[in-house]
Amino acid sequence: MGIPQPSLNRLPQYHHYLNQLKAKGINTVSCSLIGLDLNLVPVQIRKDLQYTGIVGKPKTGYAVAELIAAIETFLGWNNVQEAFLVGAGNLGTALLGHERFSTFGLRIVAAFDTDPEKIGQWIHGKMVLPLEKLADLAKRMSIHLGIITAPAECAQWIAEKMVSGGIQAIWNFAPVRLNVPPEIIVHNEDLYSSLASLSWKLAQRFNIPFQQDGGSN
Amino acid sequence: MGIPQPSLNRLPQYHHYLNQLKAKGINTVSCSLIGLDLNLVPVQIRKDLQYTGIVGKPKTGYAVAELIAAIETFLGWNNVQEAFLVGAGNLGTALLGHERFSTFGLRIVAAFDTDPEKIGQWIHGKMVLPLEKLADLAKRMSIHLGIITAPAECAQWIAEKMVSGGIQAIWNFAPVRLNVPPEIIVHNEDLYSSLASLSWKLAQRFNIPFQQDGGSN
DNA sequence: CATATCTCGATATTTTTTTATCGATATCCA
DNA sequence: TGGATATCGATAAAAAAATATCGAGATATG
Ligand SMILES: NC(=O)c1ccc[n+]([C@@H]2O[C@H](COP(=O)([O-])OP(=O)(O)OC[C@H]3O[C@@H](n4cnc5c(N)ncnc54)[C@H](O)[C@@H]3O)[C@@H](O)[C@H]2O)c1
Ligand SMILES: NC(=O)c1ccc[n+]([C@@H]2O[C@H](COP(=O)([O-])OP(=O)(O)OC[C@H]3O[C@@H](n4cnc5c(N)ncnc54)[C@H](O)[C@@H]3O)[C@@H](O)[C@H]2O)c1
Repeated sequence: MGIPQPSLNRLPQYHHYLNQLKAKGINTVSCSLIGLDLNLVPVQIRKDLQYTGIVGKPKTGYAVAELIAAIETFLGWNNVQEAFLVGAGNLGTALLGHERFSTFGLRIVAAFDTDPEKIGQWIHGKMVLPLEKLADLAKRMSIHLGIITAPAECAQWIAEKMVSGGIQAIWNFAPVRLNVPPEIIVHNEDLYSSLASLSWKLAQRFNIPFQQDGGSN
Repeated sequence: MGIPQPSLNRLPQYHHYLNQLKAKGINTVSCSLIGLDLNLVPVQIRKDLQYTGIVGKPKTGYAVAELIAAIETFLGWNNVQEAFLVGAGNLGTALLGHERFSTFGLRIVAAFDTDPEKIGQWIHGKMVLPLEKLADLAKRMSIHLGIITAPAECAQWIAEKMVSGGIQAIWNFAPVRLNVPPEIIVHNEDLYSSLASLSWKLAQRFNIPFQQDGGSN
């Protein structure tokens, strides 16, 4: 990995922030300013941005437009990835309807499900197809990205179908660790993990654990 | 912070895995086994689990049921947190409909929106209320957790309303960093960050970058 | 035109997190 | 019963990430 995972995760934040600046007509920015607004230390931002290959000017900072372009290029958001989504339920529907993904190089082209009631429906302009067709279609359409928003129980099985269809990367919203060949990129989006942090911190606060844990943060 | 953030994030994974074991009738487990299934090294798991205060037995491992209970207690999933959700759109609807959150100590009790068409509707058994009522109701009902699934532009404004209503923790799905008093816990669920990692790795694979930058990994 | 100041980029240090090592102990099996 | 073995818990080492420091170059100001 050429870039630390945390840096990679911060890049979209910068991207969003920079777009706000651009919208305001600001066209040059320094790490100190970003840090002030985003609550990060300037050195960290500088390091993160260096991975994109952009260079700044002392005293001035970076050109906003160039920086945005550099991040987009670095993240591969310029060449759109087409994706299949499996599990046209609550969450799947939300993702299907999210236009803004296209800004980030993602276009969901079709949904798949096993529920006969769902199959054949159109959701947010995308057709729901029977799961059996996935592998074949993925191959024919050269789809490389799969999104899993089906129940945890079926996730492994779906992943295998995806792999057999030549899919290379899986964005998995089901709370299971998928067992796939090592060359397949899997990214688990575990909402329960986030929730866990949150509820722990909140519980911590209300329990008033003997000693207010330094109260540092 | 008494526990590393990454450990905190892994606990729900263990929880989910342990429940699967329990369902299979397995009632004792070792870190080696967990590690095998979850693709983690046993030492790390042992360390993570130690934060929950549970103790295992040499040679045997841990009692599954006890471990599950320990994690739940540690994460505060026993005393249910009631929450308000703001932004009854695509994503908000998905979250409102997700029954399983209750297993993790989260109960969304009401939704709020500014859209007159949404207000008054029932979504997955929860009423959509006008945003103006949020602060007042939060105070009266002692709600401590707020979920933001509204557009990024309004997120800051919504956060302020939440804070004024006495809400202590915010689960923010909008891609902006919220500016709130330091004592407020904010957890940003940035789906674009995840997507960024994924698309970077995928782009990396297809670009076959003319191996500057070491290209080591 | 000189000087003060700001910010970059590189390098060094500190902190955090992951991984390795090792003795102690519970269980299994001969 | 006694030895082999697996696994825990604690401590140590290594790796990764965050933060600090500093010289150099750009810009503004007097
Ligand atoms: N909705 C949320 O807020 C939320 C939050 C966190 C995690 N998740 C996870 O996301 C996943 C989906 O959640 P949801 O709320 O959308 O569930 P859902 O029940 O609304 O949707 C699941 C969909 O998957 C389909 N499905 C079932 N078995 C299938 C199979 N074998 N192959 C293909 N499709 C199949 C169902 O027909 C349904 O359309 C779950 O794993 C859930 O744990 C959801
Ligand atoms: N849907 C997704 O898959 C997805 C993915 C990533 C991020 N997000 C983020 O989640 C948020 C919501 O996404 P969505 O797809 O549900 O959008 P959406 O447009 O479907 O829903 C937004 C909802 O917020 C309401 N709203 C607008 N202004 C409001 C205000 N001032 N106060 C209260 N409510 C207000 C709207 O009436 C609407 O019901 C956005 O910030 C989006 O960037 C969504």
